[in-house]
Amino acid sequence: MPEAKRPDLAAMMAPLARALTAAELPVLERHDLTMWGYAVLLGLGDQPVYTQAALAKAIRADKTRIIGVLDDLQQRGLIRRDPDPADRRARLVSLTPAGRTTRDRAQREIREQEEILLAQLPAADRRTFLRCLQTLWASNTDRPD
Amino acid sequence: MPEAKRPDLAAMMAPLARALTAAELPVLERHDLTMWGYAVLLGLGDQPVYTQAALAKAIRADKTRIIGVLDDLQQRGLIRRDPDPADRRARLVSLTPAGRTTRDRAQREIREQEEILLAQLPAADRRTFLRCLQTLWASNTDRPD
DNA sequence: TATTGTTATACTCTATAACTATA
DNA sequence: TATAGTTATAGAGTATAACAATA
Repeated sequence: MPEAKRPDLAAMMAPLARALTAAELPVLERHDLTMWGYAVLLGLGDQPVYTQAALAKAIRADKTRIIGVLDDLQQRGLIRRDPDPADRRARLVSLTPAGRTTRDRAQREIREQEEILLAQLPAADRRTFLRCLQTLWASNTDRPD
Repeated sequence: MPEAKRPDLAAMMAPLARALTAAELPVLERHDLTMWGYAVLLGLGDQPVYTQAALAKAIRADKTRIIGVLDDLQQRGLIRRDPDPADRRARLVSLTPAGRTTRDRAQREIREQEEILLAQLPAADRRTFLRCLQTLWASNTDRPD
């Protein structure tokens, strides 16, 4: 069976990504999070620490880009920035319990939001689709850049 | 089988879309096309005409956004802008044969570029993935906005 | 009055350069 | 000298407002 006629990959991916992002915005707003704020909370994951530069790199942002974001999250008690005793230039960034809670709640709602889109796919297709998407995404984010 | 742990949809889609777009750029440059120029050539499709406003809407661009793009494409003989005899405000935009050739060549190379990414997927998965992607994309672009 | 195409302006987002304090 | 964090500036991309011509 030959491949069906279809738009270019980027022509499908880019609008879909935009739509997904737009759909997330109201959810994030309910938790007083910006897209970058949410990205930071996700980027901190469960590993306890990071330097700001490493964190920025992990979420593919400029190091200057996230400073205001960190300021805001810290002031609201969602993250901590502790001076590294071993290198007084660096700040160790970590999630507070409140930050973890906020992150998890926001993510749960975002996953529910995604269901609206994914519900269009039959269960078997859906599993394959997500597996493929994750494969492509992983192979891409591994790149040196 | 429960769904595997995975990043948020948008967190996978957005970087992938960016990577795909970035990979297209060198191809488009070889044909002296910008992303918007390519989008315009694709938007003109095989239907002969449009008004500029309708074309802009079809490719989800601002009507003011594409004016410079149309100027450039017209000057290079890839499109035509004919005054509509029925409504002298409107311009009927159409592809010239040269425009069609350029569009088809660029698209062929872009499809080859996509193969690098898609080659990671087993043939069966790949077909399902593309079918799903097209389904989600179509349901989304149908939206009123 | 509404609409097409256009230009000029303002705004948002991002990257670049420059500074400080440490190493 | 090199690096972490920071600030201020400049750039790209986009949308908004305003205009002339036509309906």
